[in-house]
Amino acid sequence: MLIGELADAAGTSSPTIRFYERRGLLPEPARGPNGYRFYDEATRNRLSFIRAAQAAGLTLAEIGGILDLRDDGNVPCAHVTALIEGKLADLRARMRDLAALAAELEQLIERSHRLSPADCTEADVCRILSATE
Amino acid sequence: MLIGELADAAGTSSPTIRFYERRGLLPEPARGPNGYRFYDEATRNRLSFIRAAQAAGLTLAEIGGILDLRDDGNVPCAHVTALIEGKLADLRARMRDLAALAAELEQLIERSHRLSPADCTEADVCRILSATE
DNA sequence: CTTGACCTTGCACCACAGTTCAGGGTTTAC
DNA sequence: GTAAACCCTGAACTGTGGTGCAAGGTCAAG
Repeated sequence: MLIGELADAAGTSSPTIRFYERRGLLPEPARGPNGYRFYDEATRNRLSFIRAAQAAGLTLAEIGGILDLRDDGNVPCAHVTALIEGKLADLRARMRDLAALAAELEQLIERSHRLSPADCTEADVCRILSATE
Repeated sequence: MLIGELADAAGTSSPTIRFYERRGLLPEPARGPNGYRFYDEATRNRLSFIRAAQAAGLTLAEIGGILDLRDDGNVPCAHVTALIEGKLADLRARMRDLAALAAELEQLIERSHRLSPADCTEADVCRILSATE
């Protein structure tokens, strides 16, 4: 199929497919006599793998690593599992950070109710944010 | 004080201060006869406000909005409170998204324990990520 | 024969918050 | 007098995942 058909089939766009090709995520496809790229089903599978992996939070670089393993004839299961476990750890850390920030923001909102605009002095930009309690 | 001294005092760097100036977050400072920037305490306060606001998750554009209000002689309290409330809502939404993704990743990890590498077929890149259950 | 829809290439651009570099001038200490 | 440490400007680069544009080639329908 042509690049546009592949894009429609995979729910992406032609420029994105060319971008993946430049990135090394997709192999150089066969070409017709007019220079048009021509794809088979294997590439469609590869594309849907990429989308699934992105949905799991993997970066294109990490996805490329998995694909390279696969292309070298290895079974990437262990690598994939390790990556996902790493992502999960990152995620939990980020959730902790966000929770801490949310708690801070709640404090700031609470403070904003206690402070009256009259407390704003010339010296400060905004007491809500910069007051040292 | 000179830009490097201000940077040290505020816990940032000289290029960052110049960058803020170009961005309009800091006013153009006085200059010595050699062209060196010269700062007073007010700029130090402004810088520490910027850092506090960044710690609250505000972008430089939002911080610039607050500073502009202040520079026009307004009291930005209400604006700041609205901004913070918006950030808190964003934060909660992001935390929900992350929690959903974490749940998905846990499922993937669980699946990776059920799947054996032998299940990897040629057709797929990796059954852990792309299996349609 | 022309119009429209597709394809090709390469390059520039988006947000975000800076950092780094190149190519100079100045000031301070020894 | 010279070396280190500071300052100046403007421009390019960082990472992430693409998107958009210009300028052209190709193919099918009417």
